[in-house]
Amino acid sequence: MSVFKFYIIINAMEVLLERNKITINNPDSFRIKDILECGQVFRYNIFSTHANVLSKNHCADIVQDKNDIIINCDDSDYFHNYFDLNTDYQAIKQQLAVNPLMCSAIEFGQGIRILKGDLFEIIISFIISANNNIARIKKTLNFISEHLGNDMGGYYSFPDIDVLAQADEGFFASAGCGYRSSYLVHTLNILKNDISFFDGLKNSDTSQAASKLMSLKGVGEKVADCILLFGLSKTDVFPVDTWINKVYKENFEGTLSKRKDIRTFFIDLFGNLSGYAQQYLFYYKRSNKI
DNA sequence: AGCCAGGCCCATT
DNA sequence: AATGGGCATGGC
Repeated sequence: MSVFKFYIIINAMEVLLERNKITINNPDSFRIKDILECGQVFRYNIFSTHANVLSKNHCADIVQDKNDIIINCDDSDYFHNYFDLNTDYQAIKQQLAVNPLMCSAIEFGQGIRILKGDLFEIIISFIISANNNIARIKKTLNFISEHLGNDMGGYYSFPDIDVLAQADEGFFASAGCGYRSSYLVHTLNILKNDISFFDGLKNSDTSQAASKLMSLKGVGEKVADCILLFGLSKTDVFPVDTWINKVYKENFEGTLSKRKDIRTFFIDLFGNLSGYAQQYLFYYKRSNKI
């Protein structure tokens, strides 16, 4: 017998913004491990007492102390947005708790937040992610940043588009990009010569933006969905990768075989909250607990 | 050792 | 429009 768990909405989160520090009292859904390890970000480190995460040319150090979160960073406005601190995750989780599996996934990943990553960094990161594993994606992105990013004093920024577009296939190969190296060179050449591409994406609805993204070499439907979710904050998407494929077959006992159809199945189920649902399910499945 | 990983490209049908 | 082979490379 399964017991449904429902979440009571308690919106007592207090956020204090200072120039280089964010203090959150009674955080609504914020757990460092869940946020950083759910597969949406690759440049981070988790230590025993704290963690840090890099985005674009920014760096944040995060400490969790019981009911308080303290974020020391170079730009608190950037990270207030980055950590999506205006969104009520309790309400989202309550709406997504439609069956026992979702309840379990939400409980397991209760501290997840969907980060608002830098669009350019997200595009490059998820082209590299295709048919790859997270440990290697992390190494590759760190290599690229440490070789072509700016030394920010203690960490390296993600390279600017002009710098990265100068790199050749050999560089990306040496970074471990494999056969994706040629995709990157091709896509970077497009992006560097069309800076309006980014504004075009930001001013498009989900399906229009998806079409623009899939015109880039190395971006198919799944990678596009990840860029839409993590780089453009579109939550009416559902990236179907090999893990979600397993969730569908093993835990939803579905009979569809094409990823596009599985995507539609989940979007019909979760609507505008599909992106959040996907993260809870992905993180739960990868934990090997189901 | 051998399968797998946040799939995509491209030729063929 | 749909299908399927090929693909760099390291993690586990």
